[in-house]
Amino acid sequence: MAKSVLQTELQKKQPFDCPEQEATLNLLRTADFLAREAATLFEQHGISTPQYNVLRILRGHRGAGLPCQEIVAQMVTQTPDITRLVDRLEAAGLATRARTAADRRVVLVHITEQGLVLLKRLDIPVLDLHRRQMHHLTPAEIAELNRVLVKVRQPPAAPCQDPGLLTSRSPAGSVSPVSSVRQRSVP
Amino acid sequence: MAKSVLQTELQKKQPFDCPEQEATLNLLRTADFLAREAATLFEQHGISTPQYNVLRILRGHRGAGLPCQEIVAQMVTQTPDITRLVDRLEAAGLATRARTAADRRVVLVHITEQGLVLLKRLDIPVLDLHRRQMHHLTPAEIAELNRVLVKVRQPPAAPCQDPGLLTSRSPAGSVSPVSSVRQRSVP
DNA sequence: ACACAATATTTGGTGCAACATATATATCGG
DNA sequence: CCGATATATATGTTGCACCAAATATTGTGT
Repeated sequence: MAKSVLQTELQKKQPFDCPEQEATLNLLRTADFLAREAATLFEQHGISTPQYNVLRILRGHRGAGLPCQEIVAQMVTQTPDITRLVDRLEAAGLATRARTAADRRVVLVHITEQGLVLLKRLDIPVLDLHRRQMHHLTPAEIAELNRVLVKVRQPPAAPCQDPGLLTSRSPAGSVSPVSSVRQRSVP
Repeated sequence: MAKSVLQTELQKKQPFDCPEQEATLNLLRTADFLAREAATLFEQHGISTPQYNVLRILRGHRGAGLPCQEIVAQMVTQTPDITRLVDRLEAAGLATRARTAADRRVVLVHITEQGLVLLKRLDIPVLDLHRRQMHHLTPAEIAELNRVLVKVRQPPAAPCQDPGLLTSRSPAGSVSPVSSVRQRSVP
C-alpha cells in the first residue's frame, strides 16, 4: 500500500488505524487550512472570524435586530461567549444593543452603518477567497463534498452497533474551528 | 431550488453566494462538530486535543525523542506555540525535555511512561470515536472524502490566471455578494 | 399572589493561541 | 577567526474561548 497524502504530510510511518481516522484528521487539517486564510483576511480589516460571522447574520436581518440567542443559533461554529463577542463589536462601533420592551430579558443586537460598510468592503474579497479555495475542484466534487459533510453531521438516529460508553450523540449541529481544545482545570 | 441542509441549519433565508462558499462553511462546521466531540473525550482525561496530538507524535518515535520543530511539522493543525504546549505536558508529567549535546539549540522531547499509559487508556476510546463519527458513511464515501479534502489543500501550482492580490477568478458571469466564513483563530 | 422553575444575558475566572520579540547556538563568508 | 545571518526555542503580551455561577425577567402551578 502506498502512503496516503495525509500520511506523508504528517510524516507518519505507521498507516492510519482506520480510514475513519484518516478522514477525521484530514477534515480537521483542511478546515484549519481554510480557516486560517479567512482569518488573515478578516484580521486585515480589524475583525475576527466569529465577529464577521455575527455581522453577516445581522445583515441578513437588517433592520430587524436579533436576540443573542438567535445569533448563536445561526453561527457556523459553536459560540458559547456571544456576550463578549457582541461587546467587542459594540466597542468597535459595528453593532449596537437594545433591550426589548416586550421581554426585558432579551437584548436585540443591530448592525450599524459602519458595520454594513465594513461588510460591503469585504464582500468581494470574501467571495474571491471562497472561490479561490475551491476553484480547482469540479462542480461535481464540490457537490459531493457538501453532501458527504452534511451526512457526517447527521448520523443515523439509531446507532448501528454498540453505543458503548462514549457514544453520546450530540444533536448534530454546530462545529468549531478545528484543532485545539481547552484544557480542563482540575482543582 | 430547495434549501440545502446547511442553509436550513444556519436559518439562512438567502441561498449561498456560490457552491464554494457552502462547501467552505460546511467544512468548517463539520470540523467544529467533530473536534468538539474529540475535545470532550480528551478533557475527560485531563488533556487538550493538541496535547493529545503531541503525545501521539512522540509515541510514534518512542525512545527517539523529537525536536520541537519536528513535532510542529507533524501536527494535524498549525501550532505556533509549541513551547508552552510542551511546558504543560511536562508539568503534567507526560513528557520530558532535554537539550542535545550535538546542537544545543535543539530540545528533544520525550514521552514519559505516564504519557504512554495515558495514550494506552485512550487508544480504544479514540478509535471508537473515530469509527462512530464516520460509521454511517460507506467506504467509498470515506475514500472520496479523503480524496477531495486532500485536493482542497493542494491547489494547482500555477494559479490559473492572474495571481494578483486576491483576485482569484470570478467566472465572468455570475457574481452575487454575500458569503460568510467562520473560524479563526482555529484560531 | 407566591414560591419555583425556566429563559436570556452577564460576569468571573482560567487556560490557551497568536503575534512579536528576545535569547542562545550554529553556520557561513571573507 | 570574526561578524553577519540563520536556526531553535523561549518569553511577554494580548485577546479570545470556555465553564461555572450570578443576575434579571418571565412563565407556571397551586
